[in-house]
Amino acid sequence: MATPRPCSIADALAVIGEKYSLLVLREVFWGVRRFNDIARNVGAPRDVLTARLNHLVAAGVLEKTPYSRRPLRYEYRPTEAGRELRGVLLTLMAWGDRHLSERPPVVFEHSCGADLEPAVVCRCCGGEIAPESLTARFEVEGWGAAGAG
Amino acid sequence: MATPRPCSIADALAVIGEKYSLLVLREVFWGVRRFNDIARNVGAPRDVLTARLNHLVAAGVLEKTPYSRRPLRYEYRPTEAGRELRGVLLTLMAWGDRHLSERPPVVFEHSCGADLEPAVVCRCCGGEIAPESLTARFEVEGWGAAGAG
DNA sequence: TACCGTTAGTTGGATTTCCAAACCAACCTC
DNA sequence: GAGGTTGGTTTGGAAATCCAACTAACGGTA
Repeated sequence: MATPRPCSIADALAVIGEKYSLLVLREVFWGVRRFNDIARNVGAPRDVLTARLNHLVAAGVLEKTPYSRRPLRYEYRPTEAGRELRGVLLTLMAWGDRHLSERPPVVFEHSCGADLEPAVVCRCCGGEIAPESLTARFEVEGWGAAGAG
Repeated sequence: MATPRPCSIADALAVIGEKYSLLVLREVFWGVRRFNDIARNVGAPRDVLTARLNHLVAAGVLEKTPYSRRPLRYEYRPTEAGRELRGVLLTLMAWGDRHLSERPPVVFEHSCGADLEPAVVCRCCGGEIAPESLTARFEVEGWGAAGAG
């Protein structure tokens, strides 16, 4: 078995796992949509940013639409698939807040009045997802594993 | 303003954003804890895996404990902080399943009986987190932005 | 028309990272 | 004691990244 494990996490990371990709998405969520602004806020070299934007557009995470012709200039917006990555960013941000920062650089207040603390739950029953509450079903031969803990 | 945006997502990615880091964590969650096994399942070069494991241990995401002395051999397990990244992986996996794969390589069955579809909700009220339901509060000067969409 | 500034890249060259294969020490099995 | 296993480290070359400077296409102004 020399091939790596078939896995949607790996597939997802092939799309948004390169350096700066998620930070680009973060900026786009913040409403920052132009090349120079994204470059500055993300801190990415311009050539790398060009590559990332193209990759994300090709993967259907962002779409570029002209905001000016003459000169032709594009802005970048999230697609529906891109918008669905918001949960990943929120979860990641919460983890960073919790484990890596003295006090969070940004706090979101939810409409319910509380400072947002995101939780990942089962959409069906709304319950938290404990490791023991999951049973894995493998759709590919030979990749069962010890636990899911 | 030449500095990039202060942000917990960026901080988090500095810890788990390098190539293979999240896949290593995935393996560890699957119960795969030894160097050779992780290397094979992740598909990472051995020297890179060495670097990643050391980094993750130094960051407090993994801990290495000896499973044999003579010869001294370590295995890698998630710390509490590491375990709290499960939500990130589940959310990422769901996104990959949804947008990148014909049929998911792995399906989790939740204890409620349904095939797991993770949702990111507000821990306080349990409600879904629509973009409009959030108000950003900036704890750092000069980093307000257009929207949170 | 000449000159300046803005925007969105592109280019060239140094640096860093990545990778595959080989190597190694310390065991264990036969 | 020959061969295999485990958990790495070393090596040399390929690829990606970084950074500064450059370009192209405009728009403003004077």
